[in-house]
Amino acid sequence: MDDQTRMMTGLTGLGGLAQADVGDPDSVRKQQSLGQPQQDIGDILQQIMAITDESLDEAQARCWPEESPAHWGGSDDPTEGGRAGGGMAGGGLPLNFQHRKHALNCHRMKPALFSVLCEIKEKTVLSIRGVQEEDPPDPQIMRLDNMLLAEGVSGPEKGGGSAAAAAAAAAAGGSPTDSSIEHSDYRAKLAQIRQIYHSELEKYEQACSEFTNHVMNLLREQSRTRPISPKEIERMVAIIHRKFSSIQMQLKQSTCEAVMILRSRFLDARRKRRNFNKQATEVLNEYFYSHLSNPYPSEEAKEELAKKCAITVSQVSNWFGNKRIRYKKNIGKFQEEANLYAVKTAVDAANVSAHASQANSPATPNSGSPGPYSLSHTGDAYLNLRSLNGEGLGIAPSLQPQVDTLHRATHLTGGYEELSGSGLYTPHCLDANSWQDTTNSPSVTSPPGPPGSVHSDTSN
DNA sequence: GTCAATGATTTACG
DNA sequence: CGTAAATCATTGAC
Repeated sequence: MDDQTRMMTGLTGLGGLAQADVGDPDSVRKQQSLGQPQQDIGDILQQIMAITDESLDEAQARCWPEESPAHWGGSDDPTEGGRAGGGMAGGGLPLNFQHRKHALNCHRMKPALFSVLCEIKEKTVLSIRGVQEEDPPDPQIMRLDNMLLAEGVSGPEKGGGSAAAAAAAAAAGGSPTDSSIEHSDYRAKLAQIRQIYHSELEKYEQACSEFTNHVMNLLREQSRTRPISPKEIERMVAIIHRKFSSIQMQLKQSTCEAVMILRSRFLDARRKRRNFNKQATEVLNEYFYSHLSNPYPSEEAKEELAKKCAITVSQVSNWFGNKRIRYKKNIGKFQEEANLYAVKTAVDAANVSAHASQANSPATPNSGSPGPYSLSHTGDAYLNLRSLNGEGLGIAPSLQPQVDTLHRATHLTGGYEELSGSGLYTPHCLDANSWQDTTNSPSVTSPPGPPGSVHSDTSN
């Protein structure tokens, strides 16, 4: 509150001025003509200065028994909120204090002195006025505001908040039901934060206006004794508001932090991992095992899979990444799964070929028009069927001839590798199965007979 | 509570 | 940028 000190120094200067007995020659003459010792002026000034030290309650409770000079250069508009406590009539204040005030105000030198002070103050305040700077909007607080608005903490009740949450939930992926559950949970917590934020904000604002009122009252009261311009009061109010807004910023900051924590807790997919539903896993596995020689779905295939599984493309990518590495690491472990999906694929293949022309040779697997990605790489399916055959898993009798034919075909071609070298394969795959060659051959822990690969005759 | 499964993230590489 | 590989973090069965 450097303004207060500035006012004080102003007054101190005045005090010195008065004590030096300079000032308006008229008033001095008046004083002398009234036969009052000049010492009086010093006393009065002393008392006036003492008033700046009075407490807020003292100022508010003070009662002015007589019509005092109008606020220095200001309006007397009672709606401005000044003198809120004026009706208290000094109840509870020490008598000697009230006496002092009263005496001061009744002092016959007061009006004259007051006008002198006003004049001097007017000159000094001119220099102050230029100093007053307009504080530009704080970028920090603007950022916080923006974030709070974006998160839906501030702003309209059901606006950006739910939208942001929905977007975040969508980004996090997961099944619709799951995300909606999390979404509502998130919304509830966010609403909690929002409520706390608003109630705190309200408290701050209330406290701010209360305090501002107090200070304004105090200054108004004091302005009857010492010169205080409305401009100064305004500046004081601005200072108070600045102080309070810095507190508000802290509130906003901690609210932002709370929202961030909430977000990471609720919307961070890693923390809130959800297993894909059975159907999605099935679709993905079907694709994986039917493209075992080249399990690298193209962008379009990924999109298609994502749509089918109600997950995001990146989740599809993640899934395939995980699947590839885990399959490669322990092929044996996935044998059963591979067989299972091989059967599925084979059944589908059988159904399709049953409906299509029988002219298709099994040895040319890529003939015909496959679906989006279903049957384009049947070579892998053959591969799995081979081992499946050897393990005596049930195969529909109607399929058996086909399987046999395929089986023969794989042997004739010296393995499935050649079968998968179709031009339909996207990026990687001219060298089929090269994706699992790079590292360890069949894992140590895996039972003998990884699908296809080196053990081309395990089926026998 | 343990542990395998699994989805996501990180890091490194071409 | 897409991928491999390692790792993290959670889920769900036991």
